[in-house]
Amino acid sequence: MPVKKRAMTIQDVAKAAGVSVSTVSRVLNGKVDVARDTQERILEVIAKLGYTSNLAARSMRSHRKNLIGLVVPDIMPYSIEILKGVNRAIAESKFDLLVYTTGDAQKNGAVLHEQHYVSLLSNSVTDGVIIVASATAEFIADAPIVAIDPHVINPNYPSVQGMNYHGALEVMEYLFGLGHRRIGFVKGREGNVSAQRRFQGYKDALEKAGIALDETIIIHGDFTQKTTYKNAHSLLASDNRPTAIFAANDQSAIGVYQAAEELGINVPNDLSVVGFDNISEAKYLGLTTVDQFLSEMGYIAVQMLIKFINDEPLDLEIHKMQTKLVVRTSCQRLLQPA
Amino acid sequence: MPVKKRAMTIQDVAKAAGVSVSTVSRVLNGKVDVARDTQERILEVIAKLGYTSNLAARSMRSHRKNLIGLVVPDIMPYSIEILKGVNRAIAESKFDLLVYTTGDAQKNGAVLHEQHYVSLLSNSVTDGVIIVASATAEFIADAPIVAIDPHVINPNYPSVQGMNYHGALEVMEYLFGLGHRRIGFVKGREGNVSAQRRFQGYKDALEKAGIALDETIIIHGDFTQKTTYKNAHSLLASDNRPTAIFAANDQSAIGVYQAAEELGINVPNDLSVVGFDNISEAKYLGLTTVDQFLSEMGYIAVQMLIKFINDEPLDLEIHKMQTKLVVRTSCQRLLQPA
DNA sequence: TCAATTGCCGATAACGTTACCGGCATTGAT
DNA sequence: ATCAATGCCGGTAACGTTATCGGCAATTGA
Repeated sequence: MPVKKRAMTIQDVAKAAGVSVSTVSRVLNGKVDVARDTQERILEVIAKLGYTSNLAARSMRSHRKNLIGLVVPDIMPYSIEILKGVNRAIAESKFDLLVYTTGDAQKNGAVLHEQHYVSLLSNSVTDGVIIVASATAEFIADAPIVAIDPHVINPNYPSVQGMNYHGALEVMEYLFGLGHRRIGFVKGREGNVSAQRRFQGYKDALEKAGIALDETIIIHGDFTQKTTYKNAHSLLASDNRPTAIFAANDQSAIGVYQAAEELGINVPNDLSVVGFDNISEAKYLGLTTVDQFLSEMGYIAVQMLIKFINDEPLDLEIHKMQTKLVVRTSCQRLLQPA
Repeated sequence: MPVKKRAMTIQDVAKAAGVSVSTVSRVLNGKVDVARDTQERILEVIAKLGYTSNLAARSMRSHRKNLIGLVVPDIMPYSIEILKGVNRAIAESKFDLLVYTTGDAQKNGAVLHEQHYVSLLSNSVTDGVIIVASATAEFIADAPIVAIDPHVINPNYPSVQGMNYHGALEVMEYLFGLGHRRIGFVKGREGNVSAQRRFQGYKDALEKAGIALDETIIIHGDFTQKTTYKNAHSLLASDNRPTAIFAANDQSAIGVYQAAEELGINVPNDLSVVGFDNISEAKYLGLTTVDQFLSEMGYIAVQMLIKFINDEPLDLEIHKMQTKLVVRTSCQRLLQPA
């Protein structure tokens, strides 16, 4: 029942149209050097045979593939937001999109893996690659690379970055404004530059406000809901519980929600919570968070990459994305200062 | 600043290792016919040079690419659920995944587009293709194809399908059990077989319960939130408003929520709402819906495809997926029958 | 000791496409 | 009328890889 038909080749088309493969190729690539009626005849044959050119063969010979590769660590809300923006920009361009997930990027081989996928795409089948949350500072690639939210200090490729430090300051100011003084923090993944910048903003804001850093209300996390849930549990259950928690990303904030709910702690009445990213779930949860316009980052990255591919100059090697505090219902003014 | 280094080829590796390209190729493909120490030497060189084989060239010559293509119409909650399951199965296999979005599939050229993308992937770069929500009954392809939730009657490829009719019956029984008699319906996209089956279940359940079909409480939709929102508005504002609405998918149900909220109609107190799909947002919204295990469908489709690729027999040409009603808080017992 | 087998490896031909070159007509310029 | 320019098209060589064949040396078997 299931069919495997042999696909047409350019040879089949040429034979059926009574011309050479060169001529068919010219038609396929919109070259001018071909008579009007032969062009039409060839196009007819192509339509009739249902011919589609072989991507692999084309990619190997030619250097224009009209294809952009996207390498994301995993299918998670964060990646999905970016993907939406990327998709939007792709739809407006003449390029198509190929998405590659590297799977479990937390493994040791993460760095190696990224290079592997980038090579796989850039050396062959795509005109350029966008890499999300890259942990590699230097890539070897035949094609241009643009990174979104790179997790290394000085990458050798252009990138779109969020203003993590600034966003964190915004959050802290907001919480201070509500009267909070004992503010806990859920850290992001170890070694992740964005996570470090958010943490730095947290610490600097405390210092500026004259509040001593309290290590006991800092929760270790890795950007996942599960880890935060596990690690937040004991702190929330203790007398030591802060009045507010700033989580390094929304998924961690959801982990805090989960732990709080299990302990009968009401958000926001008993505990204020702020996240980071503004993933689509945040809206439904009423989670106050920092929008770093992930979708927009994807959109801009595609535009940068296309310029790059066309050898046009980039305005900026590093595009800094604005952040914006989105106030919802997960925080409350502290009535009686602790 | 941005770098474009030339990628290594198998020739470079061969030269550096002092062997022929044939030998390098043998090592790359794990052939036995190579001496222990030369193999190690070559592997060292590969690691040192950071060589990755050219996908296009490899695909063209060989017929094993260890790559599976996934063609989805768009980045939307529905696709994302499927993608999660696909990704899980991929992670357990030796295959990698390449995702292709066809973009705006509602356009007229949709059918043509699907064939285009399938050809693009199957003729060349992948070992097999999974197509989601396909509107094409027959594909020409060099590689095996498996469909998820195909929207045509008799496709010439194996598929994983939801039990749409059965799921709709479950919903109706549940609403009847709560005392509802005037139940509205939001239709899915025109011509979509899954949507039609759900609608058929709705109609048959009504008939069996001895309730006449009321066309005035049937809302046209296309599976998107926006369209449903627009079309639901006038019905919900009128005296004619039903006591419950069954939406053909969750996104449509969200559209109903949106319209209701704007009109000050409380869900579930003034209006019960049920969806279909159980996308991740449904949990946060408290939306009662039919879980058709989209993620699981993706998982199974990959397994089917891999069997297919390996020329192993398939147990089933059509894998029917169970459905399960997930009761949340969007429905309420009707106290005073209308 | 000699033939047969085995282990290991290199040379060569494809895969389907496009870039490049060149060649035949036809047209235009002087 | 002659030569150059142009329009149109075919032939050939690459792109980087793997499949296939064949060949040399080393090992085995009788």
